[in-house]
Amino acid sequence: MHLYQEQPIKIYNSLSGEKELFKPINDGYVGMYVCGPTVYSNVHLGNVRTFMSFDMVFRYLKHLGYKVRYVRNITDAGHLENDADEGEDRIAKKARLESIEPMEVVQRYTVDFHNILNKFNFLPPSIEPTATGHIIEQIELIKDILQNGFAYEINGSVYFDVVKFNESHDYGKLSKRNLEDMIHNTRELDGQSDKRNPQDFALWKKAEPQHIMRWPSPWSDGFPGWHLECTAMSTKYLGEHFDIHGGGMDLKFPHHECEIAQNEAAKGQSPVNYWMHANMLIMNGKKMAKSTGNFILPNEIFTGDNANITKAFSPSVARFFMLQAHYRSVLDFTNDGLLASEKGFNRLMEAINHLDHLPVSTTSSIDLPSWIQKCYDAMNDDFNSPILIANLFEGVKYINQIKEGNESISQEDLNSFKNTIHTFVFDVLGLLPSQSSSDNSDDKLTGTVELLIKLRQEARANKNFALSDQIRDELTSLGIQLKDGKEGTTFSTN
RNA sequence: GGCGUCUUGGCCGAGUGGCUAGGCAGUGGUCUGCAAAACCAUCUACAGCGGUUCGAAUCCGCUAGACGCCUCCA
Repeated sequence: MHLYQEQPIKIYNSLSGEKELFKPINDGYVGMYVCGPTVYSNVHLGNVRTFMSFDMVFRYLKHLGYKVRYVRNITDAGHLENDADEGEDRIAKKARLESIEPMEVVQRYTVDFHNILNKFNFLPPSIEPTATGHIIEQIELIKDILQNGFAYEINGSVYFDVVKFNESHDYGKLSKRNLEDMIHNTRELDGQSDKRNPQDFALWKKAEPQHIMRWPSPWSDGFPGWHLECTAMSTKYLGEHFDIHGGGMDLKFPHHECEIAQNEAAKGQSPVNYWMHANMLIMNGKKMAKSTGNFILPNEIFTGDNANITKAFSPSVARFFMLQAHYRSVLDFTNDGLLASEKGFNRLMEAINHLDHLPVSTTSSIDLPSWIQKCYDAMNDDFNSPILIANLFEGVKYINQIKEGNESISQEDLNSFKNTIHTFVFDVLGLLPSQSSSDNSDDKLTGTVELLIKLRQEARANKNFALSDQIRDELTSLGIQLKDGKEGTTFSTN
C-alpha cells in the first residue's frame, strides 16, 4: 500500500483549463519535465520561483511514494534574440561583450544557477541534460518532422510549417489561440526572412560565418531552434508520452505550443498529459526590470545588498514567502511581505522546537487524524501550499495550547504529530530549520553571551535593575536580543 | 490592436453559491521589577454597476484598473 493510493491529487491542467484527477501513465511512476534556464546571466528570481514550485511538486510526489523521474534541462546553446529570424544569439552576445568563450559564459552561469538553488534547498532533478549534449537527437527529430511533411528546408535552414500542421492538427490548443487570429494580427516582416509564414519557427538555423556555436547537420553547419531541445530531451528521457510538463506561464506560448506541435509532427502523438504553468513574480507591483531598478538578484536577498529591501533574508524565509502564495497566482515580491513572512516563519520554527518538550497525556483532546488529513487535502488540491501553511499554523496553535496545558496529546498522537510536521515543513516545503542559539556554531559568542545572561540574572536577583537593564540594552544595540522565558533566558542574533 | 489571467480587510495572501482561511500589523490580556520575546483573545473584506438565485464576495454581463503573452524572458 502506497501513500499515493490513499491521497489522490488533482492538478490544474493548462491544456483543459480544469483541475483533473492525477493518474500517471504507469502506476506508481511519474515522469516530469520542466523547462530550465538559459545560462547566459545570473538566474532570475522569477525563474527561481518557477523552479521552486516544481521542486515542491517533486517533493510532494516523492513523499506520496511515487517514483519520480524529474528532468530539468540547461539551455546552453545560443538561440536568437527574437523569432523574427534575425538578431544575435544571447550566449554569443554575452561572450562577445565579456571577451570570453561562449562555453565560459555557460559554465559561469550554470555554476551560479546551482549555487543559488542549493541555497534555497532545492532537490537536484533526476536528470539535468544540456541542449548542446543532445544535438544529434535534435537533428533526428528534424528528420522525422521533415519526413512527415511538416517542415521545409530553405537556404540551409529548416522551418516548421505551422500553417500546414494546422490543417490536420490544432496549433494553439494549449495557449487557446487560433492561427487565423495570429495571422491577422501579425505585423509584416521586412521580407528578410526565409520563412513562408511569420508563424513558422526554426528547427535548424544555418550559422552565419561569425557565429561561434555551430554543429554539422545534413542541411548546414548551424544550430538547433530553441523549441526543439525540450522535445528532444523530454522524448529521450521520459518517452514520447509522459505525465507532467511544467514551466513558467510565459513559456506557454510560443515555446510549449511549439513543443506540442513538434511532438505531434514527429511522433504522431501529443506528448504530455498534464501541463502545469507557474505564474509570474513581480516586484513592488511591477514587472522586474533591470532598466528601472525594479530588480533584485537572488543572492542580494541573502546579503541585503539591494535598495528594494531593508535587510537580509535567509533563503528559507524567502522560500517560505514564495510558498505562501499559490504557484498559479502572481506573487508580489515586497520588503513588507518578506518581513511578515520572516516573523511567521520564526514562529513556526519556534513551535517545532517545542515539539520535543511537550507534556504527554493518556488521551488527546484534539482530533489529530483529521488535522493531518487537512494537510494532505491542501496539497492534494493542486499543490496548495498556502493552505498547507495555514494548517501548519493551526498546528502551531495546538503545540502552544498543549504547552500551556489547555490541550492534551497522547504519546502516540504526539509521534505522528511530529512526524507530520517534519514531513510537511522540511520534506515537502523544503524549508530548513533556523539555527537556534543552542546550536550556534560560534561557541565563543554563545559562551560570552551566556556569561552576560548569568551576570544579568544575578543583578536582577539583587534588584540591581540599572545594571541588568544596561546588559540587556547594550546587547540589543549589538544585535543580540535576550528573550526571557519561563525556563530561563535565551538569545538570538540578527 | 488581439488573446489570457486577475482585482479580497492597514499590508501580504487562500478559498467558497448559504458555514472563522492563514501570516504580518493594530487593539485588549497573560507573563515581567519594567520591557522585549512568547502565548491567548480580537476588530477592519471580498473593485464598481446590473443580472441569475430563496440566498453571491463566490455564477453571468458590462465598466474601470492591474498584470502577462502576442520578439524566445520563468
